[in-house]
Amino acid sequence: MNSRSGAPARRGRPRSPERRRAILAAAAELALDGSALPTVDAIAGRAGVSRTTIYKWWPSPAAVLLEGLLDRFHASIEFDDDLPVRTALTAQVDALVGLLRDTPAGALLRRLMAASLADAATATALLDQWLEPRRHAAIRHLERGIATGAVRPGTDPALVVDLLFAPAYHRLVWGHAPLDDDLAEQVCALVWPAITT
Amino acid sequence: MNSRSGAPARRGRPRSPERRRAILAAAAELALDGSALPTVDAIAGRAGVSRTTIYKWWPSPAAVLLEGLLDRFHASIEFDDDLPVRTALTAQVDALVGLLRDTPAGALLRRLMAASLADAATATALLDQWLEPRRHAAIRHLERGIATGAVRPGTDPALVVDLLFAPAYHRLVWGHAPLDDDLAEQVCALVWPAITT
Amino acid sequence: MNSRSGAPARRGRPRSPERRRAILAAAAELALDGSALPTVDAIAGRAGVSRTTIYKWWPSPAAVLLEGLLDRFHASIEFDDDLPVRTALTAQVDALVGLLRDTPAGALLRRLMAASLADAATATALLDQWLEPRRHAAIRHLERGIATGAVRPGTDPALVVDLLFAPAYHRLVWGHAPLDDDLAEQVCALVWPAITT
Amino acid sequence: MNSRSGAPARRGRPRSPERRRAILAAAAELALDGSALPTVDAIAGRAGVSRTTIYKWWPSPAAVLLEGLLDRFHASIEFDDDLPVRTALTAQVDALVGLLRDTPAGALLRRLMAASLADAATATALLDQWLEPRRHAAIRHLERGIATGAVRPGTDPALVVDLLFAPAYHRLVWGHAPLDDDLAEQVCALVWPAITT
DNA sequence: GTCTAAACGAGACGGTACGTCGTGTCTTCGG
DNA sequence: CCGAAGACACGACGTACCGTCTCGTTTAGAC
Repeated sequence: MNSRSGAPARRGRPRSPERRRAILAAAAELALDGSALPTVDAIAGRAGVSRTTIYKWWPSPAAVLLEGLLDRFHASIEFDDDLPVRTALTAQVDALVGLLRDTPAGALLRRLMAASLADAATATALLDQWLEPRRHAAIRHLERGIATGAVRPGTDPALVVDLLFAPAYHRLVWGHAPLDDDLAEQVCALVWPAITT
Repeated sequence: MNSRSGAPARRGRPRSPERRRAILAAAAELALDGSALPTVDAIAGRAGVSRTTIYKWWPSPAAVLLEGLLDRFHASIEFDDDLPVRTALTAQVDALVGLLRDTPAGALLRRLMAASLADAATATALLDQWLEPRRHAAIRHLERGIATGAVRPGTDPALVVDLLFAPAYHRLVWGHAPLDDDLAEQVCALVWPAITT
Repeated sequence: MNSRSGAPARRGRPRSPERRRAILAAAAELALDGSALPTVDAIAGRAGVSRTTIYKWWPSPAAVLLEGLLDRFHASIEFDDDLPVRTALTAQVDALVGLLRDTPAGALLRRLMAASLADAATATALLDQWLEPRRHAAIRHLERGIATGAVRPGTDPALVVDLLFAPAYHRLVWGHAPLDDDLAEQVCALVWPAITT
Repeated sequence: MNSRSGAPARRGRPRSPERRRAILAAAAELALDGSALPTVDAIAGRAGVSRTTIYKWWPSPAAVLLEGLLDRFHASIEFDDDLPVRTALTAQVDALVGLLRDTPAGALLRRLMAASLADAATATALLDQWLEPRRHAAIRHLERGIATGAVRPGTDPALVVDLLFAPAYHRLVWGHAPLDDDLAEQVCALVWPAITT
């Protein structure tokens, strides 16, 4: 009656933000000490919340985990358009490598990728909300490079971006080699000769 | 007088090879029309075999799937040492791309990678029996190139190999771009300038 | 305003009494046409209930059966203290014989005794909830008889009660002789001379 | 052609009596430390014999146990016909009480009665080979008593025998009271007045 | 001395039931 | 309307025995 805003006049008890945060935190903690996805039961128990509440707001533990991941690591995408293209791209790859190696994001992504490979909905969400924003930011840098002449015309930006980022994800997934400190720099060095004149 | 061979004088009823094959086939079929790993129950039902028989020989559906994968696609690794290094590597990458795109191996690997990300034993098996043989075959080619002078000294073969193969796996996993026909050729073209003088 | 009773303010969905009854009935029916204890699977199937529901409320099929038995045959214990001791005891034994011969209680008890002989928990439950109440009711009658002089002092009530009831159970278990109509009367007639003056 | 005995000219390897004994012993031992019937697997393992051998000669663990029981306790039935009837019967009941209380026979019988209550074949075997011989020996004593006038005419021997033996089995099965040393004597004392003039 | 049929050992196999865990839904009450 | 508590159906788990089977090996007696 009195809600003057454009919001659709919410009635009844409002959703508790504390519980939301508790659930996201609990899910992340459980995911980190257990190689599989946490169960809804476990998250509810750890967060001190009932199972029903989780089911009401998220379709699966993977969705909870993804929301938590994006909440904590939404940054690490945007970079200054004034930087030289190679510097900007190296910095992006390096930021990713650091994130995967030094923060919980790496482990969380592993769990989420596992869920993605078995569930289409999670796959779509993860692709749209995690990979694509980063891919397109990088592609935009390359297109800028082509426009300014710093990158050779005819270069396929999408392919180059895959070449730059894939090794980091590859090592995260397979674990056959470490995510070295200078991985970003070395990968860029291997690709650059081919895309500059 | 009897069993003269080196075989350790098998006692008891011998294992049925028909059933083994039926199980491998059933697992692969089920994996291909369902995005998640098949259950032991389902495999047993489809293969016309009892659950216990499966548990006796494999620790998990993932292990069944892996054995089936290796059985069917054990080739695709070895290449002629007389070929030029670039030709040989391009052929390897191309064989992988073709395998992932045109055969069930792609879908099977997706399921197995999902299992790997959640289960350490599967991860080890998959790494040791799938990725490492292919990685090392490629690394050997590069080392040959370094030895013959075709590849610049100081090149890190392991890193280069990751650069060559990672894009294919990356696209298989994320599905954000297709496994193009000329992917192998283009990837090699992007890396080659940096490792030749 | 609401729940004024001493009940501890029950929360959550209340237990379904229909299902409880369906389970008890299904277990009894299955026990009666099969010489062994029914399996949890079978009870669940017959009752149209899930296995987990049964496991939640009972530790074993024997416990289900016992609860059903007590539900249906809780009576048959109490008798009028004003009756002469011999009349009262004969009536008790006769009620037992009739129960074992003419109602499902006989068959159910056979199954439960089988379970008792193999499982201590069932044995305790069956002893406490079936035999002991009946034994002590009979013992009380005999003690009354001793007090009033109708039964000879020095008589061991526990032993006499065993003598009175054991033949019925003996024939139920071994099946070597029928539970005759006049078994109770004849047994009492055989014991009475020894405990009266 | 020359086998002169009635035996049907046995050919091939004869059955091993050592193994038979080892199986009987193993079954008895396992039955005594475990409240349920031993499994065929367990017996085979303990006896150092293959499962197949057991299945070849016995239909079930209960049959093994019964054969072992009869082997060890075949005596305890026959008594001197010259003894007074009451003395002879008291001795029989006392022998049973002692057997059930002081030897493994008690525990073995408990297991076998459990099996009997669930399996008709076992029930028949146990009744025919254990209970009936003992019952009839006792009945014969009573009939002798009736013939000689020591027992009152019109007495039902079968019922009296049940009265005498049932309490011992009753206490073995239910465990609600101990198998006292003087149980036999007291039971006979309670029955005797009614069957003598 | 062979020959041979049965006993025996080893182990694969199809079943059935077990008891547990996690899922997702539903029901009831309280804030 | 949010949330807690908990009942419930369902499906898969991995294990334990069951009883049957198919091999190969052993062995006492018949020839």
